[in-house]
Order: sequence, then C-alpha cells, then structure tokens
Amino acid sequence: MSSEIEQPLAGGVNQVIQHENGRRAPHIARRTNPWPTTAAEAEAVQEQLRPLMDLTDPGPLTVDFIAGLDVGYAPDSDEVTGAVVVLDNTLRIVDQATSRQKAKFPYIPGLFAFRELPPLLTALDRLTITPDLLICDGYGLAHPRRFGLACHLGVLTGLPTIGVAKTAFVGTHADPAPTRGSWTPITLDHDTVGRALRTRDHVKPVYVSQGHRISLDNACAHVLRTTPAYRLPEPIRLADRLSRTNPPA
DNA sequence: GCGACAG
DNA sequence: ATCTTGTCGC
Repeated sequence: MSSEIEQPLAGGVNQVIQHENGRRAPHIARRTNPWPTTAAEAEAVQEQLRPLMDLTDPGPLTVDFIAGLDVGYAPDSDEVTGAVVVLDNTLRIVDQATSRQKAKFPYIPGLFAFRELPPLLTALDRLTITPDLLICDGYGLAHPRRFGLACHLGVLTGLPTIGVAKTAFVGTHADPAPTRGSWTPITLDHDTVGRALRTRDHVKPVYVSQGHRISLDNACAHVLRTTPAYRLPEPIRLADRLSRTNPPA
C-alpha cells in the first residue's frame, strides 16, 4: 500500500506528497525536470508555485520530530553542503543527513532557494525519519515576491515549514524589547510578513516568517521552544554545524 | 539612475 | 556564505 501520490507541479518539479501513516519515507520530494538557469526562469517558478503555499493552516502545536536545515559553502570551490538534523521533543538528535554537490545556481538575493534547495532536498531524501516540521535558515513569506526558501521547501515537501533568518531582508520593523520572547511585526506593503523575535535577553533578534502550513504565532512558539540556550533554534544551529563538515558527496 | 540585498 | 585575533561585555 503506497502512501505517496505523485503530482506534477509547474516549474520543474514533481511533488511526492507524504500521507499521515508511516514515518519512514525516502523521497520526501524529488526533482525531475530541469532546474532553472536564469533569474527570469527562477522568478517564474516562484510565481507558479506561490499559489500552492498554505498560510491558513495553523499547523501543529506539538510535534514528535522537528528538523533544522542549513547549507555550508566550501572555501575554495563551488560546492555546497546541505545538512538536515532531526530532533525529538527533548531536543536530542535522532537523525541527520548531508549532501555535498556542485552549486546549481548563483547566489542572488531573492532567488536564494535555487542555490540551496538541491542539496537540502537530497539530504532530506537521505533521512530515515520524516520530520513533522522543518525550520529553514532564511526567509519564508518575508520575501520580495512572498516566496522565500521556507515557502518553496514547504510546497515541495508538503511539510509545515518555518523560515528563521539572522539578518533583516525586506520590510520594516521596530526593535523588539530586550527580553526573550519579545517581538515586533515585520511589515511589507501594509502586510505583516513575519516577526523580529528576541530569542535571548539582550541578544540581536532573529527574523521569523511563515513558510507553509503554519501560523506565525505557532511558528514563533516553535522557535522559542527550540531555543533554550543560544540565539538560533537548536535544529538550525546543529544543521549549521553539520553543514561545515566536509562529508562525502 | 544607483545602491543595497536571506546565505 | 567565507577569509580571520583578540577583545569587550554579561
């Protein structure tokens, strides 16, 4: 009995939807068609996929497995290393995977996903456990075309996703109060697209935005819940560390 | 028009 | 992102 439904998507992707049953799931998402080459092609893909993102689903309040994702860059080559670390409720590592490969797109602000998605999707495919929630290093809704990395990854995997960035990118926001848990809205064209969220007292805030299938409130709750010690949520911090290693391709 | 711009 | 030492502050 298959729990997967393959569904063609515009923009060079076939989506494999995961259903409720079964945690073990190779091929969370798979790319089939050519990857965009030009900025214009990439922007067109974002426009095509954006209607598929779900921002109304409040998402899970509690999860069994939460994954952090990040990409590291080699100093002297055009290779990128995607890393995924899966944590349980107690923030213990229960699974992790990497993928090192040649970069398939240059770094262009606003088109970040086309550089980082390939190694991240491959790494996700190598997991033994299917996470219930993904925390990405970068933006989601807070994006010039409202479709940052977290949204893109959410649509491709069907999983709830959150974007957590370390610096401001779009929109305006006030500085949140200095205590952990304080936040201010990030506004873009009269819309709230995310929050500047203080995860530690007197430490620079992080920038949280919805990716897919989760509310902004719940996204921030998960970020705070998984940030017991450092500025960044543990899943991302550990994925960042893993992405700096130099694993086999 | 020019610069800035998630990582 | 990455190249890089020490140093100021809680």
